[in-house]
Amino acid sequence: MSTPERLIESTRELLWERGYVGTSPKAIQQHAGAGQGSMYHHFAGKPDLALAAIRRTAQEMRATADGVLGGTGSAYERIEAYLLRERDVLRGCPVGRLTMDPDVVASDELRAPVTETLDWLRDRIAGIVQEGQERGEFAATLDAQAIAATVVATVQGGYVLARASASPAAFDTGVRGLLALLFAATTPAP
Amino acid sequence: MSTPERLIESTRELLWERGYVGTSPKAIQQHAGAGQGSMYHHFAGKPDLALAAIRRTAQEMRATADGVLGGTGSAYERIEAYLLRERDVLRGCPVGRLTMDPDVVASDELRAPVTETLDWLRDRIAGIVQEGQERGEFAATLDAQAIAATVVATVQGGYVLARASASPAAFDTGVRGLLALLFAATTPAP
DNA sequence: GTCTATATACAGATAGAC
DNA sequence: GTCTATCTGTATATAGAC
Repeated sequence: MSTPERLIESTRELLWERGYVGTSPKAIQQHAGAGQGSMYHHFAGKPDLALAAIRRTAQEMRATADGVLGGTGSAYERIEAYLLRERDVLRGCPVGRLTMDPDVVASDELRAPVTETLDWLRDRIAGIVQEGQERGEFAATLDAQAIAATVVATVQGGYVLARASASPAAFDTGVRGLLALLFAATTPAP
Repeated sequence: MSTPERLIESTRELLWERGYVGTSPKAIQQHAGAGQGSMYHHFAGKPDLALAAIRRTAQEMRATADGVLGGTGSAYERIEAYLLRERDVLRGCPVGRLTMDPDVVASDELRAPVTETLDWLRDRIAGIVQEGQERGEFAATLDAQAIAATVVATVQGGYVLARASASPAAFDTGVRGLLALLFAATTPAP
């Protein structure tokens, strides 16, 4: 891997683990096996490098989610597949965790990929819920956008619960509760 | 307010806003209007002060939640009251945000109040769901612990969505979706 | 209890040699 | 492109005077 590549990948790792505020240029250089001068040759500074890392992480999360949500099956099944997909639960969401980073939230540029990704995810899920409603699978009275927001929030909050208890179980339990509620909102096939 | 009090309160504010990693002793001193020597006279250092602050914040959150959850009304209504209670949504949860702080999670002492508070909250809500089931208000097939985890996760994740979009609307939308699903899981009064 | 002085290390770069 | 030197400021304290 080229040096800029290693720097971006290292930054992604460290941002995920320690956040923007907790990640120093020095730590990035050491993780990437690159020198000081090398890093500043390829990137203008910490914010520039972080932007590249955040954009890539956001892009990757989007692709992963799209892959699962675009699968086959009923609306319920596709949302279920998304909720049950394999996750590194205790590491948290590499995109969502950035919303708790004051310096990321304070910067329009750094926050933009986070905003866009979570907005996209919500809309993507809302589309599936709506599809399910058109097919008579979900009750037509539901607000697709609201259900989608609940789904995304449960995932993001599930990470919080899991990290608080230092165990992935809490994430799974929250997801199980949501799936039970969602299933109860499906209408039996005619 | 006494100097130790001002130091604790300042630390609470800064932990809420910038997290543990992003909060320096110097910033605390300035916010509290206390000198360097003064702070180190009353507290052993940053972790000691943070522990006092986190404990108090956790205690306060518990008291607030208990006040709302212990109100009158049906199980659904009490959970609804908790979900709709006034919140400083864009600031996030002062307890939950600590789970994204690497230094807090790495310390058993600092993490303990976070773990305990979220565990307590989950159990408290599970008790209410179960009560609702015993009264025939909620379907008996639901897993009370799972529903409680979903409720807490939706709130914690709602903060993430709100901060990502820099607007409290996403929090409200997620809560609305959850309430719709919960309501659909109630059985009509006989 | 509070203040000032001092100390070591790290944060986040810039400059210029190679 | 990469390296080393250098720089200013901050992080997180400790020591001792008042």
